[in-house]
Amino acid sequence: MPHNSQESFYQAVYRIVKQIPAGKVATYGQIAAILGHPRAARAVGYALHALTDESARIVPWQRVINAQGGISSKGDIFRAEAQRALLQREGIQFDRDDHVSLDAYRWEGPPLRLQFGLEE
DNA sequence: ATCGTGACGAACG
DNA sequence: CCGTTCGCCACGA
Repeated sequence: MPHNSQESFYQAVYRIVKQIPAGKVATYGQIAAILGHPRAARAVGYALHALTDESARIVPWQRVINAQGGISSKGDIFRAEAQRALLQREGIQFDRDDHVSLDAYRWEGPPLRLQFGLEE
């Protein structure tokens, strides 16, 4: 069933992020845009920040980075390094400034039929 | 109902 | 290529 009106924004974010394949990345703003809220990038970051260790196992949170191609986990160095390590394990290359090439790794987005929730 | 809070981002200088 | 400013928005206290 398509996402019902009960689905919270957070849940919608997780639903999309789960579709990002290994070896690809998406930006916070990109996820927000896919959900139809092009200006809710901050809320997307907040949603991923709210992930519990439990749900982090099924949501590939590490594949969401900022528009500059960098990792955004402010203040949490441990978390940031973990994210970088996970991405590198998936084949993502970082340049000397800890940035990845969005041109090379950006996920194109989910098929339209999924965006409209016609199937899942 | 209000209000503070960010794992954001575009626009400037 | 910085750092700053300002707008945005879902959430929870």
